[in-house]
Amino acid sequence: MEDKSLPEDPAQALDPTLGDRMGKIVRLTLADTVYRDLKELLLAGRAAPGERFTLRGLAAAIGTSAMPVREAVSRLAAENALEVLPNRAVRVPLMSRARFIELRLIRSSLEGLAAETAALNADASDLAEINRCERLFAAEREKPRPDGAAAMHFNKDLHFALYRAARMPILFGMIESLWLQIGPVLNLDFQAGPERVRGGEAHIHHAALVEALHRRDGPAVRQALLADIWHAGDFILSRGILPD
Amino acid sequence: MEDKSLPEDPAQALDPTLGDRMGKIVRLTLADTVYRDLKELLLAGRAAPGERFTLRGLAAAIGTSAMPVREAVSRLAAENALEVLPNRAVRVPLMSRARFIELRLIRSSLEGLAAETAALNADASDLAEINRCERLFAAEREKPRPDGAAAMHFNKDLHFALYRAARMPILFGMIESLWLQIGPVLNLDFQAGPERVRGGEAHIHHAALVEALHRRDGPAVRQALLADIWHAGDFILSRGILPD
DNA sequence: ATCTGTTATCTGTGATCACACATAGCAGAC
DNA sequence: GTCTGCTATGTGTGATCACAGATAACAGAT
Repeated sequence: MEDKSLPEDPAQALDPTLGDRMGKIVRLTLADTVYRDLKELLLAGRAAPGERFTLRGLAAAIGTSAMPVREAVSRLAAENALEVLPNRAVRVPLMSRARFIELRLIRSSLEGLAAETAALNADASDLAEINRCERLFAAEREKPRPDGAAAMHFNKDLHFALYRAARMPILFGMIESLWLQIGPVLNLDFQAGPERVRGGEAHIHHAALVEALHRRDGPAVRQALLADIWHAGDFILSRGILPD
Repeated sequence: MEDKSLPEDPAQALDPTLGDRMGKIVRLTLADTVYRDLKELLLAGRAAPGERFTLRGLAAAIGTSAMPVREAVSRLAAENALEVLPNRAVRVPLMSRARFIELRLIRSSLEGLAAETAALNADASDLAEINRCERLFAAEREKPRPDGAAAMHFNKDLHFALYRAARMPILFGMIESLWLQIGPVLNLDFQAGPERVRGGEAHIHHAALVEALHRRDGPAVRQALLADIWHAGDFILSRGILPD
């Protein structure tokens, strides 16, 4: 029987220090750029659910041909971040109550796992970054006129710093994909105005999370995160703006 | 303030029964076909980790131009089912031990959720289908010369019938994406020969799972599934064929 | 014989074009 | 005024081409 071992990565350079000494050239394609831009658009909640896109329109907006846009859009569609209708039209997916509730359940499972793992694997710099985001969010809330968009941004940074600390790259990508899907409705959330930030209890869960993280108490970190996810979801559901 | 409600789906046909009486025309593009074919290739484990593909090669094999292949490949790359190297070459991702272990953790979380939910939502036809798959797998194992590939197929059908019963479409898609990633190594698993099917304890976990499912005992279903996933993972890890 | 620099071929990327389908706008009939 | 059918425009899909970078084969030097 022939060798069953899996193929190895290609051989490295002769001088191993050489690669470290000069920054690698990252050639990124136009499709990558468009992909990243659209991703940012969705994550920041600057695209409303149901909004339609045309390939030529996007291409013109970015200043390229339709080709890179096609590739970027099909990638996003594969992640459920965009939707291609049977008519072949492409739009930001609608968010029904059922879909939102399912996403919240999946997020609890995956982000809970990431949070608990982060409690084990976070190093000093991870903790510092998480602390920084937590303080920024809390500070924004304390302001006389809190900026909803800014708070939402700090909230996202806090969550992703936590998930990054778990050092599970595949899991991180999957969570990012989930946030891509809820991005368009988070938009509606902070449009609710400053009282959302002021009145919410997110800062309480954040504080509990950070505290448990420093104690390296995985289950407690997970618990605090789940409370955060669940409460934010309840707020959106209670607003009654999701169809179905 | 303007209307905050989300856009609705387009209006339906005037005669609501008409749509039901004539099977809808599904126009599927070449890109969809290529996507489905490549997916099947990976899921069935007929592609080895590290194997390289060229767009033109795939296009010639299927009898189309490179264009639909490009779209299919970029979709699969977005799901981590394929990998584009910095050289822009596309290959089946390598499976390191770390990656395998991370995937097993994520699978436990997601498939555990699906299993527990299925216990609540499964209807009679779901149960029947799951029973059928379980019997087929057990029967294959009892044979004097069990067919590893066939057993693996029944195993997959059993798992997916269970996950489908949870009625969580997004979760189902994510699990499918995970299986797409482990498909290439499952191949190596059943290549281990009939003793893998015979000696394994998969049938025990399957039986426990089905039994718990009929009792609608969600936690028990999850527990049986986790045992199945964990044990199969241990077997592959113990073979020592995964690099890193 | 081994290594290095060159050249030829191949591969992915992106632009452009042709085609089929979908949609919207408009005119005519009732 | 409302409905039906046609027409014009727009859109996604897929093929083809040009180009830059990568890979591999090869020749010359040491």
